[in-house]
Amino acid sequence: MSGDITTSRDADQTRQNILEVALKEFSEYGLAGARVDRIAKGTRTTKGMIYYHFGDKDGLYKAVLEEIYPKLRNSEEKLDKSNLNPIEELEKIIDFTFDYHKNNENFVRMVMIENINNGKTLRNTDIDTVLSQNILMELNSILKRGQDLGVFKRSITPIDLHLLYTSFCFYRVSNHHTVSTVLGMNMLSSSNSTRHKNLVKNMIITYLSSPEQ
Amino acid sequence: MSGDITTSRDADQTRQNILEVALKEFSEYGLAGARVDRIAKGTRTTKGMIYYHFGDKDGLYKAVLEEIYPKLRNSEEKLDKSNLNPIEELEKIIDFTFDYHKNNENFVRMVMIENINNGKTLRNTDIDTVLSQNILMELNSILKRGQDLGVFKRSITPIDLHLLYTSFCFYRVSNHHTVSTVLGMNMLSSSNSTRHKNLVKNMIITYLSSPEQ
DNA sequence: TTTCATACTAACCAGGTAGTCAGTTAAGTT
DNA sequence: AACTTAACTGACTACCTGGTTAGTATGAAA
Repeated sequence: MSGDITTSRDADQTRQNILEVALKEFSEYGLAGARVDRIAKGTRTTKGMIYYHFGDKDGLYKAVLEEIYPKLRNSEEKLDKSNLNPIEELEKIIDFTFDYHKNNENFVRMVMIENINNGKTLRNTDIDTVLSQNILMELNSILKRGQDLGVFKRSITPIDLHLLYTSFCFYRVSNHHTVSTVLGMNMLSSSNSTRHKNLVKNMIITYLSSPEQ
Repeated sequence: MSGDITTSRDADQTRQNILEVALKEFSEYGLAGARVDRIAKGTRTTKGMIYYHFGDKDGLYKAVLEEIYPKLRNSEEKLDKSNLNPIEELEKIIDFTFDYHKNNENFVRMVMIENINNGKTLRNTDIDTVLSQNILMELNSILKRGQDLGVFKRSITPIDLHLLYTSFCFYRVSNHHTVSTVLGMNMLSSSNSTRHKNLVKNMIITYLSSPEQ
C-alpha cells in the first residue's frame, strides 16, 4: 500500500495537502477571514493535524506565505534568455511578469493580504527565501548592456525598473474588482489583457530608449 | 447646549463619529478582522448605536467604503488647472494622484480590502457615487489638446492612461511592506518618494510624446 | 514480536464576537 | 404639562472559532 497516492501516515503528503487547501482559504478570505475548520474540512486529514504540523493558525499562514515567493522565483529562473539582446530580454521578463500575475491571482491576493497584515509575517521570514537578488542582477545586466550598446539612454536603478513594470502587472490583477466597477470596464477581458501587455512593454522600452531630459 | 461640539442626541454627529472610528478599524484590520466592540469602544457612543444607525457590520463597512471615493473626487476637482498646457495639466494630475495615495494610506487600504472582498460591496453601491467620469473626461480633453498641438504622438484611451499612472501611485503605497522587505529598501522614504514622483511623470510624458512605433 | 516514536483522530472547551432587546432619556409638538 | 418619537444605553445571548487533549493506530527498528 505504500505506493498509493493517498497513503496515510505520510507526514510530507499530509503537510502538502494542508498547505494546498490553506492557500486557497487564505487567499480567498484573508488571514482574519480564513477558518481553520473550513481548511480542515477541505483536507484529507483533521484539524488536529494542522496544529500538530503547523503549531497554530499563524504558523500555517506563514508556511503558506513562505511558499509563494520561491515558486515565483523558480518560474522566473526557468526563462530561457540565451541569444537575446537587452530589449528582447527585458520584454521577455515583462511578458513573464505580466502573465504570472494574470495566471496566479492566488499569489497576488496573498501579497495583498500580507500587506494588510503590515508585512509582519514576511519580515520574520528567512531573508533568503524571499529576496529577489537574481532578478535584480539580471535587470542590472540588461541595463548595463543596453547602455553600452547605446540603445538605453536613461540611467535608472534595477529596483526602480522592477517597480515600474511590476506595479502595473500587479495592480491590474489586485484591483480588478474595484477598477472594473469604478471605470466601468472589464479589466481582465482578453482584449484588455493583450493591449495592456503591449502597453507596459512599449512604455518602458520607449522610456529607456529616449534621451535623458 | 446645541452649539456644543460634543452635543449628545445629535444623530448626524453620532453617525460621523462612528464612521471616523470605523474607517480606522476597517482599514487597519480589514472587514473580517475588524471588531465591532473595538469600534464601539473608540466612539463617544455605544455598540447599540452602531446597529441602530447602520444595521449590521456589513452596513457600517458599506457606509465607510462609500465615503472614500467621493472624498478623493472632491479633492481632485479642487485642483486649479487654468492656463495650463496639456503636459503641465497632466503633470499636475499625476502629482496630485501620487500625493493623495502617499498621504491617504487609509484610502489605499480600504480599496485593497474591498478587492480582497471581491468588490462585492462596491458593486452594490449607487454607481454615481463611485464612477470617475470627471477625471476621465479631463484626461480625454488633455489627450485631445495634446494631439492637436502635436506634443502627444501616441493614441491611448483615457482609461489606459489613468491605469498607467494610478497603478504605480497605488502599488508603492499598497505594497510598501512586502516590497521593502523583498527588495531590501524603504519604499516610502522621502528620497524614494521624490524620485518616484518624477519617474512616473517622466515616463508617462516621454511615452505620450514619443512617435508611435 | 515487542518496543517506541511519529502520525493521527474525535470530542471537547473557553473565550470571543456579532447581534438583540427591554427599557430610558431627550427634544420637540400640541 | 402631557404626549410622541427618535436617539440612546447596557446587559444579555447564541453561536462561532481557535486551540487542546486524551487516547489510538501505524510502521520501522531491535
